[in-house]
Amino acid sequence: MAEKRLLLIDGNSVTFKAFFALYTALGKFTNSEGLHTNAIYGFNTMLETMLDVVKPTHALVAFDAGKTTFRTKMYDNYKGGRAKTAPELSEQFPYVKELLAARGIQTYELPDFEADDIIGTLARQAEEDGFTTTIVTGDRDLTQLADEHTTVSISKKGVSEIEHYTPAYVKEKMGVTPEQIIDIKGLQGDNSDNYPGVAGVGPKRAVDLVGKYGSIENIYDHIDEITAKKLKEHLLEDHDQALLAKQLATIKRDAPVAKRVEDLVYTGDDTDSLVAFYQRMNFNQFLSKMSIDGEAPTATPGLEEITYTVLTADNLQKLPAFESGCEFYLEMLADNYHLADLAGFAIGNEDHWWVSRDVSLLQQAPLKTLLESSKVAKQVFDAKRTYVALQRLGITLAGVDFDLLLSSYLLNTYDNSNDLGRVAMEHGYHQVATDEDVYGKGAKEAIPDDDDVFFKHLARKTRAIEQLRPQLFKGLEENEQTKLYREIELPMAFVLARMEVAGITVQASELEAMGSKFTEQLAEIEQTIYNEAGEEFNIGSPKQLGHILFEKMGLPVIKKTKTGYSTAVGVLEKLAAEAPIAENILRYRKIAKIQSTYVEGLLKVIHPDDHKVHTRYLQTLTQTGRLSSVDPNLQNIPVRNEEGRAIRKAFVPRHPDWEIFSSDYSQIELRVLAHMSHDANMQEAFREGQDIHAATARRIFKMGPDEEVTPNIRRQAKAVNFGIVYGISDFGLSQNIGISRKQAKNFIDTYFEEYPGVKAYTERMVQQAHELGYVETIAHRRRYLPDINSRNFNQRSFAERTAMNTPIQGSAADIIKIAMIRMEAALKEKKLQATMLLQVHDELIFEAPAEEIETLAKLVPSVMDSAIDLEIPLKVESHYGPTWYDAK
DNA sequence: GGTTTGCGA
DNA sequence: TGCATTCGCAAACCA
Repeated sequence: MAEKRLLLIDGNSVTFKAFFALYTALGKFTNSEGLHTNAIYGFNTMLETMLDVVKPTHALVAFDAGKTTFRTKMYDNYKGGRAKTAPELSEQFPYVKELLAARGIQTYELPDFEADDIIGTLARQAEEDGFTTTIVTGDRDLTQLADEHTTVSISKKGVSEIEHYTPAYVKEKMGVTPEQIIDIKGLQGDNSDNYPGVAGVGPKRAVDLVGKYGSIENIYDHIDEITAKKLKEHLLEDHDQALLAKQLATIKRDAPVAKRVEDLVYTGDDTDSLVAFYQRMNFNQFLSKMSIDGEAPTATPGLEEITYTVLTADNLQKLPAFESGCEFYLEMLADNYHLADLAGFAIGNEDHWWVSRDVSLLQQAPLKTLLESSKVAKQVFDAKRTYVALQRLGITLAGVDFDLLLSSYLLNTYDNSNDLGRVAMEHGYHQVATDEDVYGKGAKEAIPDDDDVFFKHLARKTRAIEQLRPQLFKGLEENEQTKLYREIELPMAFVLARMEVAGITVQASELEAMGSKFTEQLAEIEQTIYNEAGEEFNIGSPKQLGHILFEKMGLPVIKKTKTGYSTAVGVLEKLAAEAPIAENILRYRKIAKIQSTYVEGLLKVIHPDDHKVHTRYLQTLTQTGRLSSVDPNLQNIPVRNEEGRAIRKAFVPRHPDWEIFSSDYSQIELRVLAHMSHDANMQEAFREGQDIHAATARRIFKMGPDEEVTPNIRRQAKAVNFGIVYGISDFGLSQNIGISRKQAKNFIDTYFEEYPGVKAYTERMVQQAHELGYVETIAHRRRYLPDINSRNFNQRSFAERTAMNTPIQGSAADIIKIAMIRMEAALKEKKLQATMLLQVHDELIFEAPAEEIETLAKLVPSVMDSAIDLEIPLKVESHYGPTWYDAK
């Protein structure tokens, strides 16, 4: 007869463990319905492992039936004083049971008994019936059930780590046999189940006593042999308690369980239900695992069929006119759409899809006409990416109405994956695979050679765009974000696209000259450092540097990192006073940074044909609504120190006699704060055109009208202003400006007294985040803050700071976006040659013929400061010169 | 791939 | 008690 293997799982205990093991990731584990899924996910991870290891023929998951059991009848306070189960956890239990049903595993609960007792009873039956049994739980107490044919597997801190208790292992680990565990608990009691044992007996003494006498009963039979006076007293005193505790700890082996082991046959996964369940939970990992394990013909299981027509030069003319609009998707593997190979495309609507690998078809009628027509509404995924890529084919995309990526991001900034399949899933749509599933990842990533696989994927993507459009538009409407989408973000995509395509000219020769100078300097400093250290080492390695400074040279350790000594700027500056090597390392670092990141980094990305760099602005990435810039990042070109700033000399206009023109908002975030908070005092300072940091200094330092605001005082006030915007703590502020924590607290308190509207604003935002779960900018950009109710202090505090900061930073982002859209229109309307090239958060950079500078100097600030009507004026400053360096 | 460092608003 | 100012990108090192 084949071996019979039984898997018994303590459902409550394992779900609990899984929940807390993945607690820090709670925010990441929510499905599109808002359900938390971390415990379900963790449970399934454990289950996969156990199914793999045990290969059960029979299985059951036992749950607790309710709070009251025969144990609470024996002892009122059993499991008393436990904190209420978090709602994020309780909501998951029904789904764990649903999961188990789909996996072909029975569940069972029994009124008045705990899951333990069900397991104990069935394990005994199984023993009699000749099963090999594996029990899975997070609770060590169950190790009392370990015997020759029964192993107890305890999931440790994570759910993936599992410890297997055989009787021998119990003995080794706990010092007693499995049967004696109840005696240990009788003596020791159980804090978490809230019952006492014998006073003064902890784990060590309990093991000693049980080891010597075998059981509680035998201890009392030989009580006179116990010489330790106090111990004997306690034992006698708590005799009843010890017996009760032992009883409580004893798992029932004869509970009235209505199941027979033979009936617990493990039937295996019900593929359809399991696929549907995984889809609903957004468990993509498990889904793709199924497709590998199973024999499903498509890459992802559960996909509906789709048909398509391959477009060729011959049937091109038969394409419909798509008067009511169409979906369009252009495929590229690489991120960088300025350079990526165009792999193919799909177009169509209403379940008629045309596909091809040959993108040159797009350059012919009727496709080109269609794409360029503003009359034909196009629905896409990532309008900017599509626009730039088409531009490379000489096609200027127009008429985009729906952008799945962009609208998804506006609805929830977390739903911003560049993978269409992933985004679709976030919205509960599962009829399209992810790119990773179809194209693979890492070195194996490739467009499939198999036409059918590739074309079906393209068609499904295009269909997903069509299917999701009504739902996302409805969402935008409900969130009052239609205007944000139509008037800001969608037009912004095309403005950015044109800026990216325009690019900015960078003079390689200038960078190369700087580079050779830096190389020389670095070699020189390097030698000095080696001399000071007495040996050669890698200065760029924090590990080696730490060894030299703090071990070899014995300098004082100021700060530590997770992995060793910190050698950050602040630390080295403190060391500089006593060790000249620190000064040299600082200088080395500064130059090495400029050299590697900016000189060499920029040289790598200058386009050989047009001598320009073409960044990509990520429009759907940040949580606040700001843009970010990559490949290269043009939003962090040095400016604060002179050596770094020199990099900007390489950024020049595309024609020799043109200029670089730049305008930036002055104090935009504080102005937004003054507006949103309606704070009278802060508004007054801005209306009167005061220096806001000086004005703040006067207030928080209670200075008289004639007292002079020194640079140092102003610097401190400036730090407080920034701190307020970022939601600072007294500790943070004290660190930042080198004052005591008490002083810092004083500053903040005074600040809030002087600007009471600001105080009320911060409280209002935190309050709103608690009530609604999100905060908003002026243009209704929304950021959800799931951690705002976290019991974890850090997470909650972070969410609270974010609640204050996001509306400010995000509204500033709204404003400059509006300005950019109007700016492009104004340049066109005035028929200027000037071109908008860059955005650096509060600054716009243009190139223009010298003769247009005068016009720009009026036009740009006027467009920027009128972008929005605030309770206080916006202020814009402009500069220009032959290079970006000179536009200051 | 994670950590440390440093550049910007 | 803890922890300790927001949003980003890129390079080098190291496992």
